[in-house]
Amino acid sequence: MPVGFNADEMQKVDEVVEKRRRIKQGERLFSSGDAFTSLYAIRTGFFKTCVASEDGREQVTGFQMAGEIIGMDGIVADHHNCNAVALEDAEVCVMPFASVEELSRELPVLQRHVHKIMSREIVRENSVMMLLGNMRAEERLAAFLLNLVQRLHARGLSQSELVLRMTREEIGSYLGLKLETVSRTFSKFSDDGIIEVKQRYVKIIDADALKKIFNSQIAY
Amino acid sequence: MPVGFNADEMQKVDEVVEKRRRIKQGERLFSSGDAFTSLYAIRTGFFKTCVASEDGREQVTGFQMAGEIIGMDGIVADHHNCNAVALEDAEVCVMPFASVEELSRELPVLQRHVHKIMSREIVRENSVMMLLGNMRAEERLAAFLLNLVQRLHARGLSQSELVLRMTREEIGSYLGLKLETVSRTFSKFSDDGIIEVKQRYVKIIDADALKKIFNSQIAY
DNA sequence: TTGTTTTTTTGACATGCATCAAGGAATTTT
DNA sequence: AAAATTCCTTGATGCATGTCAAAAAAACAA
Repeated sequence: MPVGFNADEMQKVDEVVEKRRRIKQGERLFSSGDAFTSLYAIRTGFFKTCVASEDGREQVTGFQMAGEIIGMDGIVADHHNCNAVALEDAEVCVMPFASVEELSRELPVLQRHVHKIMSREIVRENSVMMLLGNMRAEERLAAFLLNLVQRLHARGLSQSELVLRMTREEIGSYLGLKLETVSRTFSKFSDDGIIEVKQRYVKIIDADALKKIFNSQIAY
Repeated sequence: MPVGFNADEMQKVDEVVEKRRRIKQGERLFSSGDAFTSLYAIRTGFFKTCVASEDGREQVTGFQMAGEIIGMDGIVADHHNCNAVALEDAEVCVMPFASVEELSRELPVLQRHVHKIMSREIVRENSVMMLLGNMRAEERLAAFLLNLVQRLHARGLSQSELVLRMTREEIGSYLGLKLETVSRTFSKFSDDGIIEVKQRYVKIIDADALKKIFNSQIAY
């Protein structure tokens, strides 16, 4: 929740939260085609969102963690456009969108906050487009890891160690790579002494090297 | 502008438009880093939006035409995150975002409209991610052409003929392909009798074939 | 018109990642 | 604990697209 609320406003914002909902690992918070009613604030847990093409190919469009808002894809057509799957047991706050809109009309700070959240998602997707359109496998994985630790660190976790909540295949889907390529790239980073990997556990040894790869200052 | 306004509301919405601005072909409506003040409704002309990475690679993130709104990328950080370049002489309505927000608080229909526009952009970018992450060159170009004619047709133009406002390189940047690949794929579609191409002019001969390629019902 | 620049097309060749395959490690189920 | 399943790693090979190059066509400028 944003800063800039006084106590009274804060209470009103709290009242928008209709209830909480628990989602078990592997279950869906919502599916493509579901009627859109609410946005969801992730309290705990980790989600992926993904879209599927007609012939069954799946594209992971994002990974979301505690404190992030999902469901905005549903506003435009009153039904959801992607699936939101819990990658670990999770709990979300259900925020009926009609209430969010109503209160937004009363509280300009909330209104602005909602707009920023949606704008942030647009900007994030822009940078994923850059990643998918222009970067090579190593750059993509470096960008992915740096983004992940940065977000985890903002939540008080380590800057250098993380436990992936998703499979190589899901990482690959997000990055536009096959799972074998993801695995090989992890191994290469490990061989180069940039990271330590043991399955889902990753430790970043040389963050600068990762950043250089990301900015593709390739040293031939 | 959306339906659902009465005359009085319509007038208020009109008043949000501060002024109009003309942008010559090749000039920028806004640049990455510019202070964010306004959204822009395209009245006439055609734009591309693009982001650049530190090492200078450019990714076209979208092509926008009359009736579409650009600038929402700027909300989150109060400065723009991409460049908006006119691909032909254009005219836009400048809508100061503070006024949009103010009036949105008064008019729920406008509020909902603003939310839908942002949600639509999120959903569009999701499908671009699918395109960049999962599709092959022919599928990408087919999707691109179908999307373009569909939008042009919605504006009263032909369902089957169009004049591209962008170069092969810009198409390639949007689709995550090199310009040579775009050119070759155009030639292949032409050889297969699916389209006619003469430089920027494209005529769709067999829309069903394009749709099949897009859905990748490949007939080996 | 003529010259210059930009854009497009096409060919030859290179390469990064995908595909196919197999085995090993970890996790879940029985 | 054993069996089954899922996930991960690694090797061999292939292919779609990138790269390099050159020329043609179109657009623009002088």
